Amino acid sequence: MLQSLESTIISEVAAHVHIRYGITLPVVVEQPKQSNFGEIALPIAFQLAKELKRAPKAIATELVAELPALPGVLSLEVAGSGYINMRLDRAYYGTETLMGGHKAATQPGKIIVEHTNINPNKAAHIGHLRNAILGDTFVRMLRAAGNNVEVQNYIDNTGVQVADVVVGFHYLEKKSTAEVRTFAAAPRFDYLCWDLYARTSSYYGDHKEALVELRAQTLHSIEAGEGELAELATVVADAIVACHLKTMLRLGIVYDVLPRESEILHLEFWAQAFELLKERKAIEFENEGKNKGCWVMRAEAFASSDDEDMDKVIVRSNGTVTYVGKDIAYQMWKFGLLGKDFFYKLWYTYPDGKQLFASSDIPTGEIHQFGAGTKVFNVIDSRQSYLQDVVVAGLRALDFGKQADNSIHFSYEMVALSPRTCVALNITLSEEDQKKPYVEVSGRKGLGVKADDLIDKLIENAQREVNSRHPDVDSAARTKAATAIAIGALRYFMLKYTRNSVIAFDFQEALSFEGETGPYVLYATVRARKILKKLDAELPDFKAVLSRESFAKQLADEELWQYTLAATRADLAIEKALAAGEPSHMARFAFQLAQSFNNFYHGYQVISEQDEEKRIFLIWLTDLFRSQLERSLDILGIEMPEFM
RNA sequence: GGGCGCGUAGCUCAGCUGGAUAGAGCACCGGCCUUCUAAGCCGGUGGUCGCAGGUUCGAGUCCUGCCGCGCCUACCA
Repeated sequence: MLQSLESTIISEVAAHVHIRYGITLPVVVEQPKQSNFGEIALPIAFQLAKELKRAPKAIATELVAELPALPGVLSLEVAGSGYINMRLDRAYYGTETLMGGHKAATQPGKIIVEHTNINPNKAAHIGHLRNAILGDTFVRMLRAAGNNVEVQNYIDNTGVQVADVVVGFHYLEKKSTAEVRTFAAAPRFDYLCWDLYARTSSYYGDHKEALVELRAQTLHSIEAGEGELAELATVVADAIVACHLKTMLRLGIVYDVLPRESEILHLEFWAQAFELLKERKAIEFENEGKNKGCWVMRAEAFASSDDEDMDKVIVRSNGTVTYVGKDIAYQMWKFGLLGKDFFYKLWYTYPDGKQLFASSDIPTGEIHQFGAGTKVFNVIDSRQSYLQDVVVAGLRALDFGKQADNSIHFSYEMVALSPRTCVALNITLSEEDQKKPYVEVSGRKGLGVKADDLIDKLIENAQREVNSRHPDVDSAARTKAATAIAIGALRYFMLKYTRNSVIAFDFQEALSFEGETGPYVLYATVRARKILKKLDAELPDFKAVLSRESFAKQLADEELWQYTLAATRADLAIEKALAAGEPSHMARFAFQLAQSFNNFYHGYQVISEQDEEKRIFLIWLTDLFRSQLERSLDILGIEMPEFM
């Protein structure tokens, strides 16, 4: 409601300023610091003061006198040194909100969001959770704003990390493919690989020469997709992907398609991109120097430096392709620039019936419309910005400037471990690490908190609380509620930080259910629902019983007016969070909305209100809060428990 | 050395494209459960927004320099 009102005001004021002063300005509106200043503030006079070289206050006074009547706006006044404060017509505002129902317009084009992208060689950890939750929430925000979004989870099933686990199974543990297959079928195969990967990495440290050679050989056969090692890699990667999908499904995170690196290679996406890159001289072959025998991209293409040391190897001297190389081909496909497409096979059917497809190199006859987006968001942590720059430079070097501009690295800072959490996990820190404010999670070292362990711990926590509060409810229902609360806590925790803030993960903070947390928002929503549920049968048809006059009467109360305003800010919040690219803003809004409702809840007795007209209004307001809270939670991907 | 990011209350963090008296949560102190769920509410303590300059009507926000911290700067991703 507030959003549509504001956009009308913005365009009307802009038009007036243009006619009156011949100046085109981006009109901005603000929320006044104090509620008694009115509902909407215009700092336009300050902007105009620069252009007109006149005092802001004089301009503001002039504008107040001359601005045409604006719908829903009752009065204008000059305040401070040149603010124009607007007071809204409360009865109009209430009635419009009641009639409501304007929907986000469908946006043109297709947005591709790539997130999760966990190497399929070990269990997911808390860093991966941040990626997936951030990506998933951003997707929900985009969709809420009417965008057509496709979610891709890229599977690097032919990379070095998978090769390392294959080396571990085959050479270090001497396991046959059949044996590994048995492990893979057992629960928690991702945990088994977590340990094996850490062990293999530490063997590398001790026996560099021999094992580096084994790694290279293994990688070669995996890339070629032939031989026993390649088969072993498939067994490992497929089973781990299944584990990751399961973990993410616990958080309500699903995907549309899994493009896999093996198909990038086997369907010669890379070969095609490679030819193009060579043809356009985007990459060069090195005949000497430290990169002798490699195909490299010059540093000047993606960095401000032309230092040769910065050149990025795209094809290694042994002929294998780096991740970046394959990613350039993948990025081209995302924009539909490759002139090639994958084949697809059904990979998994979600409990709700949604189908997930994976790329395949075998023709299936099925046609799917994946890829070919107009805008691409790559949710990847900030440590990889260098690689992302190389990929974008690749597009640019191939003359795909527009696509390069629409390739957005949706970056975020890492999740590290707080010193206290390291102690709790019995992690012995090097002297160097002890001095740091936090310790980086490392899959190679096996250092970190596994996603499923954290989720289990959160559920356990919530379960204890639910059990003590509702001993009479049957245990299945209690577990269901505890799970929803735990997941809500986790999603909120990962979202409340802005993207470029490092999260020093701390168990005590993550396990907290009080204050600015997911459970706080859920609690407020459960309370609102409870009131409405108690009234159930006597719930009025608001449109029939709430007149313009009753709105005028009830909203004359300053407090109720402020609550009504607070409850109608959701569209504005979505719009702003999207413009800032900050899911954390959305989380914060949900928290503030919950805070507002909790205040209302404590200040007003809805059910026992004696004045019937006021009672109906209070019920309506409760329902308004409820619907907006539920909507916000839905965008945050947080599911409601039946009770708390 | 170069690139990116960060530095705001005891702790963890917000502060949208510069705007009115710098905000939350946690912790701490004091109140509120026979009233729609106390995972809650109310009140209080707590700040030279790293430092120094600059830009302007106005700077936590923009610019420059310095200090401190982190990440990246692989033929790993």
